[in-house]
Amino acid sequence: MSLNGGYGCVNVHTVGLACEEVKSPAVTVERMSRPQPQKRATVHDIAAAAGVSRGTVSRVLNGGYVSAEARAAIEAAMSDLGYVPNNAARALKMRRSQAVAFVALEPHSLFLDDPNIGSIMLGANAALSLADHQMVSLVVESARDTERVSRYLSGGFVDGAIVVSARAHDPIIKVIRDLALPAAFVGHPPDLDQHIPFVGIDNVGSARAITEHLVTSGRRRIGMIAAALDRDSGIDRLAGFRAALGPLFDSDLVADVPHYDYGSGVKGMRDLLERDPSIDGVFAASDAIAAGALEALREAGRSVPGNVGVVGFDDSTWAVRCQPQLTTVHQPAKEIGSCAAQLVLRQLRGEHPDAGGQLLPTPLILRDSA
Amino acid sequence: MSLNGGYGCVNVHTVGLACEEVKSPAVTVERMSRPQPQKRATVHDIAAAAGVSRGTVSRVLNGGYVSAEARAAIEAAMSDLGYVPNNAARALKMRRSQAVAFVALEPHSLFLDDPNIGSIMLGANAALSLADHQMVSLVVESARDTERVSRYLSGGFVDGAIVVSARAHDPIIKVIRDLALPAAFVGHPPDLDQHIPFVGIDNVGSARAITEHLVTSGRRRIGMIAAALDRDSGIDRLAGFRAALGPLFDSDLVADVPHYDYGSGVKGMRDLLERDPSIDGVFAASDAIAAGALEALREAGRSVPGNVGVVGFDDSTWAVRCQPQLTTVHQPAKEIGSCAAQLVLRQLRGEHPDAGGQLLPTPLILRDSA
DNA sequence: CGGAAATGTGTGCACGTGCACACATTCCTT
DNA sequence: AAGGAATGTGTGCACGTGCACACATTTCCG
Repeated sequence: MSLNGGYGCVNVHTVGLACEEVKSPAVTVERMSRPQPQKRATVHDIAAAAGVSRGTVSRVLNGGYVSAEARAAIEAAMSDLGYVPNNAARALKMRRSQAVAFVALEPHSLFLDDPNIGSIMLGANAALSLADHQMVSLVVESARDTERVSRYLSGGFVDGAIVVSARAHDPIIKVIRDLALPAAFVGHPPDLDQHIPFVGIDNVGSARAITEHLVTSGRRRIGMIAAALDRDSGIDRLAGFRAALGPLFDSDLVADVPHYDYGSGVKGMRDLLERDPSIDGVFAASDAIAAGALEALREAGRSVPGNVGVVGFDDSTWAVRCQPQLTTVHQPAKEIGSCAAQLVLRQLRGEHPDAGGQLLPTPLILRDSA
Repeated sequence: MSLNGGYGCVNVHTVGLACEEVKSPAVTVERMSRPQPQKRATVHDIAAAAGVSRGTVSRVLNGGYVSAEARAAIEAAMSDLGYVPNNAARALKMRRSQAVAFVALEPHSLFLDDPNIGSIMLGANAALSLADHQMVSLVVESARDTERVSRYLSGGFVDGAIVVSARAHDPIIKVIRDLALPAAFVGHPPDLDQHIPFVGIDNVGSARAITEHLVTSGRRRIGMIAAALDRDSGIDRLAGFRAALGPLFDSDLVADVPHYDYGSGVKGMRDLLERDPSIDGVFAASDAIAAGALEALREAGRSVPGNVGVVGFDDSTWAVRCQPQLTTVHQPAKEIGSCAAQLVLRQLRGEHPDAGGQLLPTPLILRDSA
């Protein structure tokens, strides 16, 4: 959890007041006393001020026959009183909130090490925005969050949900199934229902293609730093790697690390170098891992790409920060987000989503590391 | 916008179907046809199934006298019918949604280059979660977003808001003032109202402290790569730099770049080297900028810290990825988020927020780059 | 033993909105 | 000229909930 565990650190400068401690759960769950939130103007107030009835006000808001003078009076009253329609009432009546949830599961490491989730979010937001829907993103880190978010999803505040980075047997899947909430997944946990659409990339094919690039450029002892083998993306990338190598595949040359992050890359590469110093090619399961691998290779005095070829996955900002810059698989994160949003919007329109998933193209990006 | 502009890129592998194009605004804003969303159980249904009245059901949910047998029957009915309370109705009646918005303004570059926003979000979520409130984060990138988010904030879906990275004269400030929405800002745009609380760090003091570190370690020609001079953070860091140098300050040695990102760091450092090759110390306004500066120094054949000392700001993941690792100012992002959440929760409890802002401590982190 | 307190339950209303319906006025068409 | 369309407006109801209130039954205590 600590941003700064273990580094030599000297506090020579401390400013201001520490913030009050977070209260204990027992206290904070109690109902808060309710100071009357300031009274806001309603359609009734507008109608009274403009000398018309509620219905007419409703018609200027939602369309219908309204005379020019009535419209003018109502618009004046609205701007005078600072009227804003009440979404909660509208959602209750219409059974529509015009909002879609973006649920990020266990985002801790994602936010810190994977720039993809930000791009996916922005892509989804842009698509929803065009359809005049509000994206609201919800973060799930604890069991407590799971329960609260489930309530939120089922409570009429959102019309649908985009779910990112679900693991197998994630409780949120059951919640969405039980509620029959229009949804789309980014990636697909293995136990996902057939009728829930998902969007993703062909991890197997892409991993295979980039591994083949290592083979055709003459590498012979090729290893992989595999990560997140409890997720479909991790499993599939390993499968593609294996398929590409065929008889050359050697399970001794696969290092298994938990996360897609830089630190894991350093450890994984050190591990591989120890197992077989003659290694001359590495497929890292993410760009962050590849960056870590470069660091470990530098430590070991190996040159890249001269001595060892390294390829990554994601085409994230890591790829161009490294020295040398990474050859990698481009992951169209923004498009993935936008596509997931489309899948949800289509269901909200009443259309049946295509069974199964949408796979987006993943061009290879050739740079300097292999 | 493009993740991959300008690199040599070969598409050797294309899988699946491209996702349908985003529809044009004119079409998508129209009301969607409304397929009846599946009917969900209400308190009425539960009451009927359990053979009691709505009031009794309400009492098992919200507390009150209920006999053991009635309670049992109702709980059985609730789990049979899969009852979930309707938040929209509850929010309408109670004028409380138990949700707080986390508004990220212009997050494009933040998500891609600044790991802080993720940590701030997670800190806020943790604090709100303990108080049984749902954090919903909203992204504002376009004028269209501004308008929609304003409606959302005022529509009764949230009880308060945390606002991150507002610029001066940001329209969202006016919206919050007009609505009198309980709010807290992270950082403070110069035109923020006195009575709206904010949380942040002492940018002036921290910048001054880290610049003094350069001075005391013997650097004499010290420059700065200043960024985001339209935000308080950018202005204040420059002010602290200036104050620390006193008579040594030379405005020729300040490069001005728009964003806190890596690319800006590369450009800024090249610029400084050109202006004065004898430069021997650099304060970069962020770690990402410092990382870019290291790259530019490497290009120019300068050694760090031998030839030039470099210090950053943020203590983000950038700091430990660089070679050498960065000496920098630790920004307590998680605590900032949690503190902002507390400020909002306190207002929801009816307490008056302390006037002005909370400043959190920012220890100096000494590593290898200076 | 009679009234007050404690325990348990049902009913009506309000939250703010959108829409169906009823009604009023003007205009066009056969 | 008469009847139907087009235009404009007001009223009642429902969405699902929480709470105030009225009412019923039991228990307690002077």
